[in-house]
Amino acid sequence: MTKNRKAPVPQMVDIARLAGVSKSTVSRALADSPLVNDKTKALVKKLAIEHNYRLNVAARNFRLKESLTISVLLPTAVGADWRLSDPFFLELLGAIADSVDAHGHQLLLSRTSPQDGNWIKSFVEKRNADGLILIGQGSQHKAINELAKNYKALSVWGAKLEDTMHYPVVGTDNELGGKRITTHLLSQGRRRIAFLGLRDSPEIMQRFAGYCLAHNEFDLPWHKSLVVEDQINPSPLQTQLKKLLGLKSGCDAIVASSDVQAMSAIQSLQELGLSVPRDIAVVGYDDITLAQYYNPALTTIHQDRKQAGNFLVENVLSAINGGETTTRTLDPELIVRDSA
Amino acid sequence: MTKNRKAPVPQMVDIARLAGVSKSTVSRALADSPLVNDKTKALVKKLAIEHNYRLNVAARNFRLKESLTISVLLPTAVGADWRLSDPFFLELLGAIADSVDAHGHQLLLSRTSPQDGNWIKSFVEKRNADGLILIGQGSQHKAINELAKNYKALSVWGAKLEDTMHYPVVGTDNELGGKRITTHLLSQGRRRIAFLGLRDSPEIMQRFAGYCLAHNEFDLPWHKSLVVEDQINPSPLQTQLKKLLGLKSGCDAIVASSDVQAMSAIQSLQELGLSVPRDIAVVGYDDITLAQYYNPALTTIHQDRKQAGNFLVENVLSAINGGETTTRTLDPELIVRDSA
DNA sequence: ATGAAAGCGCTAACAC
DNA sequence: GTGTTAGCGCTTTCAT
Repeated sequence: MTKNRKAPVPQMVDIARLAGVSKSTVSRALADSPLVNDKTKALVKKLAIEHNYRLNVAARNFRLKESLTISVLLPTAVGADWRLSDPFFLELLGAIADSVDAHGHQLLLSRTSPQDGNWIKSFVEKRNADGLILIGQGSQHKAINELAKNYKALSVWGAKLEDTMHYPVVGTDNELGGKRITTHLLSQGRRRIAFLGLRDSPEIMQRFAGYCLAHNEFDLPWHKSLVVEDQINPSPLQTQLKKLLGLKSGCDAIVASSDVQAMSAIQSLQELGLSVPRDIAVVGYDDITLAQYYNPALTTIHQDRKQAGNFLVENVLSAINGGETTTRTLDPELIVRDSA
Repeated sequence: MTKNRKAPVPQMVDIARLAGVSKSTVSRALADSPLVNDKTKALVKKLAIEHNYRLNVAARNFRLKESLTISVLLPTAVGADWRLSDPFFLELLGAIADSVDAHGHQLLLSRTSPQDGNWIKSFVEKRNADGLILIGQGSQHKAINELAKNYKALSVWGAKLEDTMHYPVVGTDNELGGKRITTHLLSQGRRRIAFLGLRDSPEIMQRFAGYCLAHNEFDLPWHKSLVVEDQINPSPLQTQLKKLLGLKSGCDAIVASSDVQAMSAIQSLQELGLSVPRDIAVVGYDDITLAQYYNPALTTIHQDRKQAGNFLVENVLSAINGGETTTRTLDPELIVRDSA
């Protein structure tokens, strides 16, 4: 590209000269300050457009010490390199992106290992965003909570914990979700219900609590042998499932901790020659878009991402402005389809 | 951290004072400039860490007129509000994020309507990123090409076009992909193969060309009545499929333009009482992670997102530095599973 | 090898 | 209402 000896990109001072006013007036006019005479304002704006003037955002941000940018930290899938953690997180990301955009901000995307509490902190300290949204607490509640004491512009998708929380959380009522879906299975006569995915995430723990609660309400015991700690990785899953099915009293239903896990389980079961839901019912969690297209269509718990995205963004933005912040618990809607 | 009534966050000048040197030396030391004495460098670094100094990135970016940030524009799904277009794009986004990160840059995420050529331009002019990655050309090749004449830091996922291209593209060989998958169906004896999704995207057009090519090689005609322009929206799909099946010679296979579309089609077919692949074979495109978990597991074309992500990022970064840029055509690997 | 000084382009007191 | 002026925190000549 050839270099012009003139200003390739006009600055405020250029517009000021053209309009016969000062830089400040241009700045004010462009920011729609009520201080400026309407006539001058109109003139300045016209000139700015005519000369294709663009505000130097970097300069503005530097001067104002704000970036109009929100960081979103997405957990990496266990083990693998992204591998698309899970469509649910990405659908949630989409909702967040829309909301951030609607509020006139930008979205900086980063990934992080779910373990890495320190990384979050060092990330914050770079302060190249005005606020931070964490998608999932993972096992990092303590670290996050500690950070939150000094850093307020924080908003987290995840579970509300008993512990004193220094940060606001948005999430569905996991206990209720776990209970609803288990109740659904129990009331269909399922009695040997396996619970998949007791990882160290608080969300799953709460769903498990709901699973127990449902059993209690039916005056039925739950069985430790039916509780399986699992990774998304399919080969161990297949093994685990075989173990479940090999139990003396067998297993007639499975509560998975995500739709992806449910799909993976269903496929394994079918490979083992079992029919879902006839031989064994399987329920998911999340209600990702693909859940309805699955075969059999997945019975699952819907997590409202649009609402979640809005709440998450409202929380950071409010915190950035020194305002209040609200922990929100969304309704875990049971979606009954064909898999259970 | 020492309690200071002064600046809560230390600046270069503070470190300079502590080290008994000047701002410039601190700046140089922290940037590992060979100009500074190793001893001073070590001292400065030590002090910086001790006092928890963080470079003010905004100031640096402003001064250097660079942001170390890459923008990624993701197309919004047709009609709906994101609805997470398609897991494939998000898996690709993940790969890009990893690569951007590996190169020490940040990733600014935005969405855009596939139609909106002007928006891309105005986005660029805000210049709050050093470069731009477009995920998909949509119908905007002309607009992009025009933009690319003046704006070099551009990298696009999509299709290589016959037209003179002013921007580098990374994508799989769509024609070959379309041909491979059609050939696979033909060599299995399928003769009435429908093609779904003739939207205005060049990628799909090229796959369609491959579809025709395959028929030619088998000395078979393809039928206009079997070419269906479709949206992802399920209800029209169902209608379209009925129409296909109602054709006097019927239809025994479907080439979908994405895995999501394939899944949606399979479900509709099953609702209509048809068995896949027995009655009708269905192939997808993309090989999203969920494709293998689907029932039946999807036969599809694999698009290597990791490679794609790397190439895309290498291209922008190179362009930013005034270097060369390479259009890359990836191999569309046929993955044979159970759906065809 | 180090320091002094000049801005990068903008906004916001503070004058008038 | 509008202009003047003083920086924001950093990098980088240019001098020493």
